[in-house]
Amino acid sequence: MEGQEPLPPLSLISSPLLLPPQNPSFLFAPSANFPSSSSSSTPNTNPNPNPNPNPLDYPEIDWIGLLSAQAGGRDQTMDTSTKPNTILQNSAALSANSGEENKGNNKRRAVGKMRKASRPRFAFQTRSADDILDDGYRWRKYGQKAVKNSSYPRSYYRCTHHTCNVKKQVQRLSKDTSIVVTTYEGIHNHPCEKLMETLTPLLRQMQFLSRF
DNA sequence: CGCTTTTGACCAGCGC
DNA sequence: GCGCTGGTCAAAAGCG
Repeated sequence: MEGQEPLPPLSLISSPLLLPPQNPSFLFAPSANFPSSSSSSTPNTNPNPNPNPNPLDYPEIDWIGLLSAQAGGRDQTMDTSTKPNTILQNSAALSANSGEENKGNNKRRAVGKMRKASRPRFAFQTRSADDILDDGYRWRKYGQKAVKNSSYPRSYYRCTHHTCNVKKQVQRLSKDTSIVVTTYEGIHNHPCEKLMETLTPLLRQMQFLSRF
């Protein structure tokens, strides 16, 4: 049936709320390019041919799922490559504007099993030559799938922390291969190792100085 | 040797 | 019920 329920529109949320809680490394995100694991050796010199990409141009991405405003619109999409802290489009608008190409694709997924997960999801568009973005956490790849309407596969990762069940999906857009969409699902229940490594000596120093 | 990646198989949800 | 699709599993291979 075509009757995809229009989801309540996302309200504009101030940028701090867009940052996943307990994920301080995301503080790095709203700049030109997300720090990449190997970007130091391969600097990203990509121009910006499409400064404001339209999600409708990328039917292979599960925008509906990402943007579903279930439980007060906790799922957000952020374009870290161009307009940090900017919500690209809400799902209601997507369902109204869906073209022939992605109609059949999204309608199934809109009510599919992916929706049953009520965990918060955050999607980031990143203009990067590298698929894997160094967000400070350790991830183990557990799957890769070819995605319809996309010439690039989607990779599935899980946080390696034994008590943490956070997942992320990484996919490169077929229409703009310089853009990588990273979708985080869930919230880390442990501190970011890399961040703690960086902050611990700093905190010690601050504690020491605060005694005077 | 332990951890990660790869990749085919399997499963569940959906439309027809 | 069947086929399509996305998500996950798990064995094997790869790597440091």
